[in-house]
Amino acid sequence: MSGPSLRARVRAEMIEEIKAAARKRLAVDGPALSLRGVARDMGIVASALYRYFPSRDDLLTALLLEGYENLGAAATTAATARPASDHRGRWLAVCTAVRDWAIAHPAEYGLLYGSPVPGYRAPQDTVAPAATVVLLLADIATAAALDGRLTPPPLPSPLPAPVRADLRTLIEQRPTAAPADLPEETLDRVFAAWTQLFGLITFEIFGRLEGTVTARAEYFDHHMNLMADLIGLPAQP
Amino acid sequence: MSGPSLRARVRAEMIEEIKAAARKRLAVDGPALSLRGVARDMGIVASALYRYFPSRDDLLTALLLEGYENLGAAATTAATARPASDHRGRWLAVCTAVRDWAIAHPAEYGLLYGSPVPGYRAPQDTVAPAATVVLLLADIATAAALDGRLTPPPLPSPLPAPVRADLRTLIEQRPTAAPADLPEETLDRVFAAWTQLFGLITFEIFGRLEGTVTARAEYFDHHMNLMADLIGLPAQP
DNA sequence: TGTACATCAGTGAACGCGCGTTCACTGATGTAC
DNA sequence: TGTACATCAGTGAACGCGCGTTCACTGATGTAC
Repeated sequence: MSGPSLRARVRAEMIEEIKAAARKRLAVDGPALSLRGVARDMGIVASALYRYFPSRDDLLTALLLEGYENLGAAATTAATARPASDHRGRWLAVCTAVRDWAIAHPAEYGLLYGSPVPGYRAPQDTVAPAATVVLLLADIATAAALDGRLTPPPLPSPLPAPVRADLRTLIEQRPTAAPADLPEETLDRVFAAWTQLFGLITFEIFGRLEGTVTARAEYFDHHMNLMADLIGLPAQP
Repeated sequence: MSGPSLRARVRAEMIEEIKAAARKRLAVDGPALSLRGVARDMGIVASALYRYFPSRDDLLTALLLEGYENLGAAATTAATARPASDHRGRWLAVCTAVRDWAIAHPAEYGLLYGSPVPGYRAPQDTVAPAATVVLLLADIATAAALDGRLTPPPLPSPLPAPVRADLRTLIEQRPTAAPADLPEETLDRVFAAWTQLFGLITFEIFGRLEGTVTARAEYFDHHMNLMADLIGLPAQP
């Protein structure tokens, strides 16, 4: 059992330490993250960071990627902690996990879901991990449909044809389930819920609820339930 | 008819020119707006700006305030351009006006609704103008209720007591109408729609819809209709 | 097991840059008599 | 109407600062024989 050499392991640890320090710095600098600040916090000279990251943008990219991964992992863990038959429970667990993560890591949340960093273009690798949460929500709705337990309320506005076409394309690209199991109408409402989820969290994290809503957790929970009602998830047992 | 002196008028024009140049700069620098950049674009020396704004933060505050005012004015104008009896028409007009403004001024939108600027604290004056849009939406719902034309669909999730209390407080603070005209349930759904409105626009402006939804305008319109259904606004004549 | 060499982490000085803000100044424009 | 003075817009140099990145370096740690 040779495994990675000592040097390689020390190096990997150092990379983790740098990312951890950078995540802390994010709270001070915002997305205008300063390499020298990170180095200062670590008691290291700024140029030493170049042994680990070729440039500031690469460090930012690593944080971005890891942020999506951590958030996705938190959501996935929360979902699978509940029985597969408890569709609404899973739904609420995912929503709550996202909110909890955002509250625990507000600066990182801002990096992921706030204004794009000026002069920084996110590479393609960030697209897939960014989709984890909405895919989870769609899977929960699909599972409920497969159980025959999805009863969405009728609403007067039908799907416009171009929107239906977009949704159809997305459904066909899905790897996990057969297209017939997820009607366009359901995915459409899942998207509405996804927007509501991140819209509400963004309002809360960025302080736009200040002075209006004080019962934040109850408010959030209630609105996530409202969206679950809209999708037609069964009430909790 | 003396009016403001020539000097005062020239001065006021100059302030407008600076704000216009700063708004353009916002697109390049993001919220890390640079005074020297603004001055450069104007063909002026940076220190000259101090005749008009005591500091960079004051310029930012002016832009923030004006942004809220312009957005609110666009929404108000759109609403009043339609007959007061066409509740859903007014509703959709407000939503569309907000989206159009955001698309036309993405950098300003980012300043208003994106991540908070690090190290900058918005003064109290920005609270009132920031509320214009949600108040408009609430007024439209109230008007429909007064006409006896509000028929919200029944949804299983009731209002939790602390949420109801928060909403009650807000309703009682409202200057425009009697509290009885706006039930808590309705305001709650107006808030959901408000979150949906800005959540969706934020997704679109910040590029989070890239590669998924292509029929942006139809998608937006459809989802604003969905929220209007949820509130119970009558279908358009 | 011991020696010779290669690898690589971290240092410290330096680069060129842009930033917000201050200050003494020069002219031009206004005001008072 | 003309002169004397006050006001104020804009200049340009300077301040102290922090930034990302480069580069030659020094030691320590690893590898090959």
